[in-house]
Amino acid sequence: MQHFTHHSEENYLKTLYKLENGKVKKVNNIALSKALELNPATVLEMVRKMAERQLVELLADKTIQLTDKGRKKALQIIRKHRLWEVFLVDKLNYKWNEVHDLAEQLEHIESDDLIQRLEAFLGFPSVDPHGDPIPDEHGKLKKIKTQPLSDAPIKKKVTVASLANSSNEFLKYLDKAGISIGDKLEVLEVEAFDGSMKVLHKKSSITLSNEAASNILVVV
Amino acid sequence: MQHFTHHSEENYLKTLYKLENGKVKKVNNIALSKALELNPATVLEMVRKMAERQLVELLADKTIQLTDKGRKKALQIIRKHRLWEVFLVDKLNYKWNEVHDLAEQLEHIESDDLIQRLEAFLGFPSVDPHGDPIPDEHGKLKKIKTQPLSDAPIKKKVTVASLANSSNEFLKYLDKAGISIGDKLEVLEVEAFDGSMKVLHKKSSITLSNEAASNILVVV
DNA sequence: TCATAAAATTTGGGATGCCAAATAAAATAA
DNA sequence: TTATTTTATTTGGCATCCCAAATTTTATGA
Repeated sequence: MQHFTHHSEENYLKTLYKLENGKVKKVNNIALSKALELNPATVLEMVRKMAERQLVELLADKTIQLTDKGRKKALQIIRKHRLWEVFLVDKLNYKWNEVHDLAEQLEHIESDDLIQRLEAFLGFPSVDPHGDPIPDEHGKLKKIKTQPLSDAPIKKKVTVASLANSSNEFLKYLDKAGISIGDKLEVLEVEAFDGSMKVLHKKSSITLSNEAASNILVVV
Repeated sequence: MQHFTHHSEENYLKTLYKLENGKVKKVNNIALSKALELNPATVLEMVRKMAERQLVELLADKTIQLTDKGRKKALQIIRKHRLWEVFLVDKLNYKWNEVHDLAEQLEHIESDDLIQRLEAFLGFPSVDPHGDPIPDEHGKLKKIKTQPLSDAPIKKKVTVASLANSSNEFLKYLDKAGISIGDKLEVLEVEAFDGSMKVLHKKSSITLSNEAASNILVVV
């Protein structure tokens, strides 16, 4: 019977990848600890082990950085996570804001073959239910040029591509508003005072705060 | 991020259940150790912990026995295992002899809701790809009255229901012979000398050893 | 019954991951 | 520059599962 070897390591890799590709440039021990919700002592210990395994580098200024090898591994996990999310939403009818924790478990299943078959079964989706692109089997990631809805041109039809914020609160907010990835929107009017906007959505006009609009990423 | 707490325990429960419901009546430490491929010291330690958790009982004669609580848990795991096997075969086109190790991983995913949805998605199958019945959500198991093909009446059409032996060798053997769960068979002739038999299968006559025939379970 | 084989148990470790609390080092503010 | 805060690191431990090598108990056969 088999163990989930380096199951934790996978969480470190994924989290590190997300931090490096998020707002933060330099990831230090504290930042990683907070993101993983683990004790800094724990994280330091693990990071050192991962450095031995050539998955991360500890720079002179204490920055923790993924190596190419580590980044590749991280992308494999993200690939698995996102494909399982598609499965959960498309096949098991979960809502997009319900799938994260389950995908978190499923992403650790070890089998490249399984993932290839799953991908084919799902019809080679290019994005997950949150609109985030799914890396290919080599870890390549297609980037989609998106912009916040708050910056979108007025009176142009745009499509919801992904979200800048995947917090549960925001996902629920969008769910209540009925907004999903792939929906068409059109900015009707922007309020100069607070940046809130009137937006056409499914033939009706809704109002979004600047906060909400800046977290909805769209393609023109 | 979440741990697979008591992941091992689930393997103990499942293995114990299978031993108790197999040929062996009394399961001792050695038998369980062998089945789990673990050191007896390890198994003893774990069994004692599981006894504290009321999952097993250690009888006076050293027999290890599942409690009702333990059996219920074991059946939940078997349920998950078998449903995932159906998924792998029906949806991802795996062969029935390829799915065991993957299902072994998937069965540890923690979510009752996921399993219910998976079951619905698969169309509420009653048996797994090996013909073994899938326990319902309460752990109830429909028993099918099967008999070894070697005991089947002559010149009666019977249906392959399950296998008494799920070893990889046997599964491959059946795969080569083209015999699957649900296939119709008819015993044409039994050789008194060695118990081998001529069997009608898909309009052609094949010969099976007594060894093979006694591991193929059929319903009349 | 007595020797021997088999099974059960004890003992001392190991690896992985985790934590709290103490200390050291570095960065920031006054 | 010194005091304060933040970050990094060390230390000692804990829980879960696992092992090998005794040792003790129990069974079995002669």
